[in-house]
Amino acid sequence: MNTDMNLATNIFPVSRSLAQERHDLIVSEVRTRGSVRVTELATLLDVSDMTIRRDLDVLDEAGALVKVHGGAKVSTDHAADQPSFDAKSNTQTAEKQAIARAAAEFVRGGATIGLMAGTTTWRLAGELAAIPNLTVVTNSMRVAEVFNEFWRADRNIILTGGVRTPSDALVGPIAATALAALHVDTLFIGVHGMSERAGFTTPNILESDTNRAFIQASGRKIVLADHSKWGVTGLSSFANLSDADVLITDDKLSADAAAVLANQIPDVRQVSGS
Amino acid sequence: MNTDMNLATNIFPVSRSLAQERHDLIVSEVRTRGSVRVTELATLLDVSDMTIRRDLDVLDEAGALVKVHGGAKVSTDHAADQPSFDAKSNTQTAEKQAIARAAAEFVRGGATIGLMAGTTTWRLAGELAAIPNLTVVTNSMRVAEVFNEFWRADRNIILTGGVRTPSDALVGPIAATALAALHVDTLFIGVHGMSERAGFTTPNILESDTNRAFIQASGRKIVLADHSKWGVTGLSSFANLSDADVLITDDKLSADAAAVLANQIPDVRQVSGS
DNA sequence: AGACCATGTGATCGTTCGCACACCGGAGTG
DNA sequence: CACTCCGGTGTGCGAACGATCACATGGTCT
Repeated sequence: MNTDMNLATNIFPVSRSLAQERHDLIVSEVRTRGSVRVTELATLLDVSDMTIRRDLDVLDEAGALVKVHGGAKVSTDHAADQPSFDAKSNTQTAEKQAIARAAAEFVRGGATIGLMAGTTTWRLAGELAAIPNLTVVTNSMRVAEVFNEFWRADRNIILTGGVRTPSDALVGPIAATALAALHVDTLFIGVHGMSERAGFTTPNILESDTNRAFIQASGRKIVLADHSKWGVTGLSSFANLSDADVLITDDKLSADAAAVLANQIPDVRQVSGS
Repeated sequence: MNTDMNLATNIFPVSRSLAQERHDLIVSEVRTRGSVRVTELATLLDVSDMTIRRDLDVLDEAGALVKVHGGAKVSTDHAADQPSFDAKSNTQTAEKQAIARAAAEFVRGGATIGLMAGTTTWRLAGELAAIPNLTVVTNSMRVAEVFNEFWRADRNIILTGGVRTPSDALVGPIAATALAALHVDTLFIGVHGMSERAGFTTPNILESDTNRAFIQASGRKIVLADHSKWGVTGLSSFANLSDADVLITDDKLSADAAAVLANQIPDVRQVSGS
């Protein structure tokens, strides 16, 4: 047992990541979260903090971010733009971020994915910055903006159109018509509430229609919902729990709730938000 | 992954140039995964790393990927060179503002209007803040954002959807379909260039299609174009001069040009930009 | 056969990374 | 007040890894 440790660590040739990859990841991390600490990045990327510092030096030099004591933050010319850090997107931040990161694992380069409107899916958009060759369909202007921010030729961003709700979803007949003509491999669903009886819900009835159309247009359906969504019922249901193929939530979800969900959804994952 | 390679090598004793196949596989690998390391490819393709390096040299040279230390990553080709929105929005500011203000005079409360993408129409959006009871159809995210910023219950903002061009127009079949189902009283048209021969033009051919659909969906057509647009011809024409009902421009337009325009457009107005 | 091309080999040189160590300033603590 | 601990930072060096070159090899083309 104890001798296996050396073996195990040596068998896999450490699969060190390319420096460039690290850089991309660091930048996207900084862009989505506003700031990062050196030690976080070191454990996240599994390299020494010295390496992270050197990376930050380079990226700072290149203007991609600004080094500060303890880590790095977004470079100022980039910082002023987003008015989007309002009340809603600040709740359960760590959990949502962790969920978004776990969700990003499901996306491979070259895929066609759908991102429903929502704060968690918005964070997911940031996590997808480094993935090449994506086609993304979304009904959220904010999500679209994330991708527009760093434009890439290998990226195809499609906005459904429609009327914008206060929570930033484009809805209505235009959205529905657009979605009817499209098909995505994987759809990431943000919800307002979920419960055993009502399934997945949203407070906005128009949004509900659009969500249904989106689900209709998709293959694999992945729901992103932190624990605070459990037991919440919005005005309008748009899917049953069993419609989801995967649910990603955090580890603060009660065991009861997890059991109910696992009973209806083939793949339920709980990630740690800390 | 694909094991055809091994098969091929066994059946055909290297009769064909395998290099091409390796290249294809390397590129697709990079495209789907974002990055690869030389050693991975070497074992995957069962050739020496030297060969892989040479392959990467070629592919880098060809622009299919970018070599980095340890491997290669996708090239984020920034080749598309249309004037981006930010670059454009700073030119002829005073004139555009004056034109926008004059255009706002055409909008009465309760109207249904269309705003094409463009910097002048974007400014017009700002001028329309005070007008009650509007329904606005636009294919520009930035225009939509202006209205979203101060949300009003008596306002209906409809976004066409589509794929976003660098100059912030949503285009493509989704936009066209959405527009086909709509009708606006008054359409405000921003142009990239106008000339006697080519009429109204844009550098982006997709945008051109969408613009035509927009025009099709509208009653009165008002073109906003400062004097610098005269004589400029973009790649693609989307309307004749005579299709416009009103043209609003500034007083720096030459008398000749004004005469030509007045000959084809019933109502040509020149406003002062200072 | 001889030129030719793609590929592998080994030597050499450049890069990257982790570790050990030193520095620097702030918060306790005696 | 001096003293020490502590987290963050930077430097130097060695080891491992990657890049590159020159050359050898073993096939194909004419």
